[in-house]
Amino acid sequence: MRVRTLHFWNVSPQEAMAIQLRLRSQLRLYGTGPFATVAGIDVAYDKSSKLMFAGIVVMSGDGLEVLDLATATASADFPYIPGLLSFREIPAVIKAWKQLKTPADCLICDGHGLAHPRRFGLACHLGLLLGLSSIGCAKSRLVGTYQEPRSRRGSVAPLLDQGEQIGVVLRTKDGIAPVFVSQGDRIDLDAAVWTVLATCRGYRLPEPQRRAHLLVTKMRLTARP
DNA sequence: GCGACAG
DNA sequence: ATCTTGTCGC
Repeated sequence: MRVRTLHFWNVSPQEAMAIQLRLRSQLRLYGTGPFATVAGIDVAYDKSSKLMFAGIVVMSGDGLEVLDLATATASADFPYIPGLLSFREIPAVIKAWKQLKTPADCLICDGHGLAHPRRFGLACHLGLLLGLSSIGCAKSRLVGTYQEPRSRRGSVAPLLDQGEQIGVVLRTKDGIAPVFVSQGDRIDLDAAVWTVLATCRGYRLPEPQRRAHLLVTKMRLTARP
């Protein structure tokens, strides 16, 4: 797995903000066709230490079979600051990514992409660093306003901010809380929404993301004294 | 000053 | 994110 060598994760919150603005101009955001493989990522934390666990699950785009998976443990040094989540979670995610044997064509991230104060959330950061299409699929809002989408699976409502659409609020399951989908890198909103809906299997979250969550949750309970 | 605030 | 039991619903 090839990773762009950008090693600026040991910076202050102020520097982090400047870095996001600089990298923002490097976004591709062009539409990409169907993906052969889709990966889901998630990170869990240990409450009694600074340990954090990252997990990635790669699944086939058609049959949604698990093709590969990787995990990594790291120290959460950067604090959690709304808008700067990337700087906290990416080190662990990259570490897990390097363990993968099977390449992924698309990455579904547990957080926002374009739907970010500086239009550069976790999904954008990861897509740019790993050089692949990425989608932001968050469980709650960071910025923007929206109307509640209708209760049927597939219903959408635009997520607006500063007079522009930054993503969509998507119902992935009937009567269940919607998710917030936005472009990461190398993908357009329609493809992002389509990919999320296509990878959901009866649950609120896309299967790759859901499995990555289960994976890191077990790590948190397992890898403790 | 007050409220909001991905995970 | 994490701390937590039972409980309502499919």
